[in-house]
Amino acid sequence: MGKKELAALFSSNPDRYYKVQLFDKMGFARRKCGRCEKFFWTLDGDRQFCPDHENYSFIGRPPTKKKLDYVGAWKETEKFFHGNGHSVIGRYPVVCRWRDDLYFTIASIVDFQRVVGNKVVFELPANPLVVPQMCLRFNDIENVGLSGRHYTSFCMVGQACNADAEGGYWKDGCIDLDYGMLTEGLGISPEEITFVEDVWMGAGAFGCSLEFFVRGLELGNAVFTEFEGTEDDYRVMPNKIIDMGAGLERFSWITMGTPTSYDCCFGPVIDKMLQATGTDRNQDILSRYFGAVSSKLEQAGTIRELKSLVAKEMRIDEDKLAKMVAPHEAIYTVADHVRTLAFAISDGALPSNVGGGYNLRVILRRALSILERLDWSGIRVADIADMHIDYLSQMYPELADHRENVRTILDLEASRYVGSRERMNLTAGSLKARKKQTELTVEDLIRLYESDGITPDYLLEQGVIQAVPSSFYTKLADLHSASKAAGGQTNKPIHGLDDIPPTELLYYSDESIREFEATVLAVVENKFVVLDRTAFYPRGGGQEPDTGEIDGAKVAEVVKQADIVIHRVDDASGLANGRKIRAQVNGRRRDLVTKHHTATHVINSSSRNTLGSWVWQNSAFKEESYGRLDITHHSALSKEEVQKIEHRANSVIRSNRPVVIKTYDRGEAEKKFTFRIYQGGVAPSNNVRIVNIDDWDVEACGGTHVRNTGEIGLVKIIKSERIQDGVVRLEFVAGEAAVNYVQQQENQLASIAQSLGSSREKVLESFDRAMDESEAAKKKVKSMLRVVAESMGKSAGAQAKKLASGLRLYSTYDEELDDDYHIAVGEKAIEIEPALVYIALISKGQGIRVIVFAGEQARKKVKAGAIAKQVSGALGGSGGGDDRFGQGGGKSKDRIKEALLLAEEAAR
RNA sequence: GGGCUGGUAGUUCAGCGGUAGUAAUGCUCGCUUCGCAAGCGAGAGGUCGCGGGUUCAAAUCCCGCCCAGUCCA
Repeated sequence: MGKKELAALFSSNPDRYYKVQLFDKMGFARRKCGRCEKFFWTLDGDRQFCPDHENYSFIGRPPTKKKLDYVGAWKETEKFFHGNGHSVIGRYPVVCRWRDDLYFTIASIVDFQRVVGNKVVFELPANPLVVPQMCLRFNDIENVGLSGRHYTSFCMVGQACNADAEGGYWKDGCIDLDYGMLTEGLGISPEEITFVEDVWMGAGAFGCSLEFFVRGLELGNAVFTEFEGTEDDYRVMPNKIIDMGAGLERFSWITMGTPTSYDCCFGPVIDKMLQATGTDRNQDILSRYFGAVSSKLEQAGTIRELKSLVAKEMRIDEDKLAKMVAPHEAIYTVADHVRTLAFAISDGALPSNVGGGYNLRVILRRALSILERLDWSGIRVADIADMHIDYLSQMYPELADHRENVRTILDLEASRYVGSRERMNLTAGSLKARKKQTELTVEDLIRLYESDGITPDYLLEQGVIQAVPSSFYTKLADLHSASKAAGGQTNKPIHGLDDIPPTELLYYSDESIREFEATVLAVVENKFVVLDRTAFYPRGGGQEPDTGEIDGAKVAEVVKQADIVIHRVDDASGLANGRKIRAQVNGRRRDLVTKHHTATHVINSSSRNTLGSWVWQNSAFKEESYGRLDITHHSALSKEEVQKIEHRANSVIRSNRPVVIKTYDRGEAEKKFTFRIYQGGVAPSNNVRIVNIDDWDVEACGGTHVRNTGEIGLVKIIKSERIQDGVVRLEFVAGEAAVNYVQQQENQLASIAQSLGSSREKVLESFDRAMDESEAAKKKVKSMLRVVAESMGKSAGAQAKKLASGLRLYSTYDEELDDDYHIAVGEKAIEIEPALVYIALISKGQGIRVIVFAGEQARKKVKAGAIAKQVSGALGGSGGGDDRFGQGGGKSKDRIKEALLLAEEAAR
């Protein structure tokens, strides 16, 4: 059963699914839309169609007396819901840290969804509640700024409650409130409101919903999440969820009736940008144009088609109209994109070419190219972000805290854009310069687009090509539909452990346990051992597992499968089922791994404090000999930055702060410590183990940790590298491993010093001198060779054997001098004596190298390349070259004599 | 995350199995010129991104990695 069938099913029983008390009380009548056959509820007796087929009649004549700007609309909403018993919750980050399957928060309900196993569960921090949730969506980018209502980020007013818990309400209560919000809150009269029947399907849950419209504009959608399971096999949820989402942008717009919703939702930003760019606001034409565009988008398909349609309707020349609206569209688009970036960067995201960061780079570059195209390059995106933050901090005060970070990242990315732009121009310029020689093929154009981001439109604009080939876009599309990603792999589970109770985890109850007694519960394949309790830490959270012994059997690997810890031993034949055993954990290893783990947390916060709030843990790994921490950061680290991070980390270690581990209810932990606890990823359970380094770092973590930071002793960052765009890897050593590392470095330095015949203090000086000397020696050899080649060439000519053919042959085997020498001498020799054939066999490494030169006269009879090939063949190799110069070689050193004889033979 | 392109003199690049390039530009020196712009001549400048492999021989071919760029999700 699909969405359509489900809708039909729900609508076939409206009393059960859709009719709420309000409809009866107020006399809303149910009608079937004359066009799309959807059902809707209205007080308007004349209404024939559902609002989907209606123009935006509020533009220019809003249905309210109140005029609410964006922040004003939220204040009104907040007041209404707070007055009606709702807790007002602060927005969640737009970067969705609490779900692995989403980069960004795409709807208000996402705030309260947690994935446990493969099921989505709802967790509300209050009941009922309302939240002004900023949401990011990148699926309609091309309409943003043009349609009047599309955004890459928007505020979804989320009204949510658990219907079956204390304080909860169900459909009647929800629609009463939403009706109240529209009428009392915004001041819309009841007969303006239409409710449309719909269904909503999400991850493993679904229900019916009522969308509400005013003058053609959808203001919100109240979803009644009632069933869980699939459409074909479902049951009523024990905790039904109300999920009403309404666009704050639309609340404001309906009261303002501006040509576009952008005009009323960006505070003073639009006006300031109009002013800064010197753009006129032709209120009348713009109102008519955008009014038509925003309400007709769905009927016309694309914006382009729509534009010509509207132009015709307005009886304005299409080009003239386009020219008039272009700067406004540009301002709207840029304002939108920069607002999205301000939120995303504030919440710790970075533009990059991987993951969600790519979307951010795309919109930033889009904004920059728009500014450039309209010759507004003087306007800095960082300044626009500032304006947004000034306005929005009335509603989202946390934005102001990140103002500097936002500016830093935007400026950095803008300068990167300028760089790549320059390259583009350069490439286009050089193409233009040589275009006469060859026409660019479609393949060339695709390569330029794919690898350099140079669009054919840009090349057209630059006059490099005369037209964009029609096959360009189809070929491009083919190319992309062809590539498809492969699936990931999972560890194969160990079977035969079905009825075993969860293992008691001694490494959590007391991390100091290194020896313990336990009972064997199962042995599988003579190597996998399960105990009733264990102090062995299993592989997880980037922490390597413990090793040790169970009754003498060596433990090589420890893993966790669901609630059971499985020890892999080399030979489990002594460990019968039910047997009591004694086990020892390798304490030295555990201590070092533990120190590296706590050090990871220390360095993570140290990096964030040093570099900026965008720093998050991307991944981490810790073992006995070292630890590795990947952080999100925009650039490679300088030596100074690394040292600063190291200094701070060590000062935290020296101050010996307590590390407190406590388990919290997940919601409580999120509330108390914010989402920064999810550095290592999302916690998969309802209880989270919080590792709290006093006044420094708080993370949800399942690993083992020291009790006080002082136990780490010392941390030394040994390497920092940029492993991909937006991710920097730090490798470090801690505790004893750090001491070992320092000693190793010292030994190395000492032996370098010794080799140089210097002391450790003067090793650099000595090294520089040695390098200079070797450089000078190389130069000397080169210049001497030039001098020597002349005389050696002459003497080679003089020594050469006279052959019957009139040619002269010089052949030699040389173990001392190298090929450079013989090339130089040979070249000279044939210059001096044109009848000469110069053959040198040179010992080189494992084999022999063959150099053959033939003088101008000699060339008439013999070919150097052929001789080289022949001689090399005798040496078990091969060779080649031209008539003048040939080279080759072989590996049979024992056949030098034969080769020399053959050489003489060949030269005859 | 996937694809593509590139990495050779200070810079921009050519070379794409056989001695690193009469390359452009910049640099140094000299000459021409009242001076400038410019011209002429000479010279210096290179671990061909790193590591493996194939080969007698790798900047060049193959594999892996790194860096930069770029497009797509």
